[in-house]
Amino acid sequence: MPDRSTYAAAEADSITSALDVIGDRWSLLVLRGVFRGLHRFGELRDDLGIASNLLTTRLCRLVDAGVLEKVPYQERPVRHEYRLTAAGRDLSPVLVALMQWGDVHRNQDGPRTTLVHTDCNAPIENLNRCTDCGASIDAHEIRSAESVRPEDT
Amino acid sequence: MPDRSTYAAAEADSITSALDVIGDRWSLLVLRGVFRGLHRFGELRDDLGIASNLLTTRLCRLVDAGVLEKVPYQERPVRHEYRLTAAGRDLSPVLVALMQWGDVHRNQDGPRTTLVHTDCNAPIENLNRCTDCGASIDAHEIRSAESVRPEDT
DNA sequence: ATCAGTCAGTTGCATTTTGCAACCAACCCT
DNA sequence: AGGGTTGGTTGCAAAATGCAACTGACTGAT
Repeated sequence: MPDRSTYAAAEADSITSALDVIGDRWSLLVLRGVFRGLHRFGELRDDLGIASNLLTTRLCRLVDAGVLEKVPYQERPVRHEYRLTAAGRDLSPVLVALMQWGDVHRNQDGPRTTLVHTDCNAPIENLNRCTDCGASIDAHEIRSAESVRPEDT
Repeated sequence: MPDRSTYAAAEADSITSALDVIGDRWSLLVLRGVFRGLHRFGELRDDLGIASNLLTTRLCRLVDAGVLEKVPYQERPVRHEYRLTAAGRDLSPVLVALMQWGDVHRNQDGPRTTLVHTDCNAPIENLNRCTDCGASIDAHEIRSAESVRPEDT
């Protein structure tokens, strides 16, 4: 019988609903482009190499989800660009966590990515942290609030 | 002309290669299951509602990628279960970041997820942190090490 | 020794999503 | 009038996914 008490039965819905928005092959790459400063249709299409019909559907989906917003940058003809909303900016930990994992585990021969804090010029890391003791937390120090015993994993 | 100087041109390869492993509809959900303590084929299939042919291909891919490993739990017939490798455990920030985002932005009426630190019983958060000053970092305080100016986003 | 049941898949086929290339519409500039 | 730029749409082929039925290796009960 499975031990579902550890590491959150409840997380199901949050992760699933997050993946409903960004859980396909392109959405996170589109968002990465916007984070990097690409805001227009053609910029994103050329940078990602995505087919334009797919970019259209992805941008619409992300706008509908409240992650991006269309803002006009000219009239006649009306042209829009795509910018992050607050919800979109809140996805930065996801991108940084993915990037960090890829750096360490998948891209060992390629160039290391270095994102830095604008204030300090020091590298950024992504981690899980305890809101009480402030310690950074490894996978096996996590459990769901409902459970009592940690699991060996 | 796009301003690609901000937020990392170099991150492309790391994020893309990470998404090569976990960038489809099911892989992260499979990993979430394993984090939750589901280690066997049937447990994962029943919990996720995934078709068994897809679960087969996902598990094989994750094993090939070094994220999961097959360990035999019985002989006659040989049966394996799937466990996280160190690389797999290192994906926990990605799952926690996604979960946290889903909690805040997608799942506002559903039950809140509460993952806690085993030592403290206090909730866990995921964030980007400066390795120098230790401050948690918001999206617009990030830039690529190659660039000089931050961008307005 | 046969029979039902479990577990971990495999196979075949329908449906959905993605990828590619060509085309379109509004506008500008010469 | 003709060409260029931007931001798409359309049609069709290819690939991924979903569903349901089936298999193979075993166990344990009759």
